[in-house]
Amino acid sequence: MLELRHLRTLIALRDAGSLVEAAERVHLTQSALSHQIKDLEERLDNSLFVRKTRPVEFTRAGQRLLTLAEQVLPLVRMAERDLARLAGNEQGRLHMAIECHSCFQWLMPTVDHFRDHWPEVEIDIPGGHHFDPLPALTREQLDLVITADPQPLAGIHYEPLFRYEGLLAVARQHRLAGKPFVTPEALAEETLITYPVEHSRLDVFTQFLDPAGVRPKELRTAELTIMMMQLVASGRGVCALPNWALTEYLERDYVKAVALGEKGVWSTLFAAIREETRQAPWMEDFLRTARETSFAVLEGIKPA
Amino acid sequence: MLELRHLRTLIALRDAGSLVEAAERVHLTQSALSHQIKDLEERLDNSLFVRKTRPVEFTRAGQRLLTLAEQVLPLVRMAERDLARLAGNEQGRLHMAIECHSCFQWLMPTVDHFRDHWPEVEIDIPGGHHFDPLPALTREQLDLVITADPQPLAGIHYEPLFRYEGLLAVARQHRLAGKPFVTPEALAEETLITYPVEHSRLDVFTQFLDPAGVRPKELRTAELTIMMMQLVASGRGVCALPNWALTEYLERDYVKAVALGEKGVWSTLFAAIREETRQAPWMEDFLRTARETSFAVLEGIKPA
DNA sequence: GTCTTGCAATGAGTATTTCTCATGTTGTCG
DNA sequence: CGACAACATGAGAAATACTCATTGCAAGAC
Repeated sequence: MLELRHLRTLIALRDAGSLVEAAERVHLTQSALSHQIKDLEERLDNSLFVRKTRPVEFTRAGQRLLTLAEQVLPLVRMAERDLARLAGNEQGRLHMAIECHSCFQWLMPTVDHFRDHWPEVEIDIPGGHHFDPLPALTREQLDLVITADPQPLAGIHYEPLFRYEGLLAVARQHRLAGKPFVTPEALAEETLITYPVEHSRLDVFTQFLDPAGVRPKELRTAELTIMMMQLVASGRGVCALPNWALTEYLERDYVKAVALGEKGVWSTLFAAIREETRQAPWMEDFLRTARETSFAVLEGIKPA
Repeated sequence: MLELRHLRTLIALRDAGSLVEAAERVHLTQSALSHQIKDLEERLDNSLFVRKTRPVEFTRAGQRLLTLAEQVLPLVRMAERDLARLAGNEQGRLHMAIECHSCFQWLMPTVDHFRDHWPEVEIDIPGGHHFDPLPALTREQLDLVITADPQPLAGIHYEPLFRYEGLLAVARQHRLAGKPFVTPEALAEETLITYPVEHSRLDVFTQFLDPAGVRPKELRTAELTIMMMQLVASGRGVCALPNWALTEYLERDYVKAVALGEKGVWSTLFAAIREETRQAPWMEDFLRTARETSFAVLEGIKPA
């Protein structure tokens, strides 16, 4: 018998494009999904998708179920929210810290959406932490931390949000523009523009320059992405940013982007939360919304 | 996590009015439903219905879930039909026989509804069987038999449809009209009108007169309910019919109805089908539709 | 070609869930 | 008060859903 579980799986599969990643999203193994879908296919006497393609391609039957899922799951979520409200479970706090500076871009729509649905949950993004946010999570001073650097901590769960690539933004006429990638050494000749935060929190140092023992010729900081872009475009330096933070500037041909190293510098962004808050309906909702809006932002960019 | 199973249970519970009967409808035990709902209530931190009332009364949370179920389940059923069609599973045959003569009244709307949704299934109600229909079911000459008298037969499944009461219809000015019930002996003075079928297929004989060793003064037959009603109304005799076959005449005050004996004569109507056809999507759909339309016909009558 | 890599399938075993059975409790009606 | 009907509950059985470990398979690299 068809169950909501199956619909959730199919949606995850469509969004993810592969069983492996879909499994991650629904917190199961690839094997579990393989079995689950196989069972379903046998019961329905219909294959649901073609596995050989990337991303997977759905058959007519698969598409029909996806349509159903799109109709049904939002209704179910609405009902669950209403029930949580009825149960008086809506009180909650959501104080968050963001290690990745440019995350505000997709975080804001998420927070807006969230505020509409969970008016009773108190949302706060306290500015300018100078302390390490992860311990503050354990101490219950914070409830959610967006980080690319998960450290194993008792009682803390890291929920992967999405993968992204760090890119080097350079002026259009820059000598590196058009190259397939840059070497760390090439950056020794450049002025590097960063957010005004510790270097240990910047991938370009931890994953790219430091391992090669290279320092840029010069360093300067800027508070906002748009300011960085102006400096870069006018040839006053280069800067490393996540791919999704750059798209709008690349589309307008304002700057050019080059990969960092042959394989690129990839990171996964995580939401760190306390185990206890993981089950809370509003937290689940927040994480799902975060993932969804981040995909919307990433649209057109190969996510991983 | 909420699943369709829960929604199906709640709908069954609302339609049935009690856990015991709801359990029957979803083919589970009362215990299973009790556990299932209890788990759900705990997870949602909400009670869903008040058990002490008859029929059960739903709380706000329960009502919210019922609303969800009403939105979602029809969509799911439509999708399942589409999938069955895609799988090419739609071929099927549905030849039926009806032991209970007056069942045509609710069977016809069911068949109409069904024909719309399963155009590929061949429906037939062959007339005038003189043979015993249940063996014909085993022999695959028939696919469904409506009967009030289930006999244990290998490979045959009896699906309960609903309970009904056999009533005695008498003229308005008849000496028995207005009595709370009649005794078998009282019928010894009457002309009894029946359908022209064997007495062994008439509840009024098998359950009422035969056990008391009583025979009516006179017997006559009529093919159609409306003809019986005319004879009864003009005082030419009395006749025993299911409560739901009488309602329209009772409402128009055409005849009066009296219970047969102190406790009344109650029967359950079953759909007899072969085990193998039980899982077929069109069969499941047919049975559900049959139950639903029979409830519509019974509306306003206490079903059991 | 073959090596490597990444995804999916499979089989066996385990864990969890979801039932049933047997029994206890509660409320209702005569 | 006793009988009955409906629901609850605990324990164990059955079904199911999952994980782990491994294999198969295809595409790209060398």
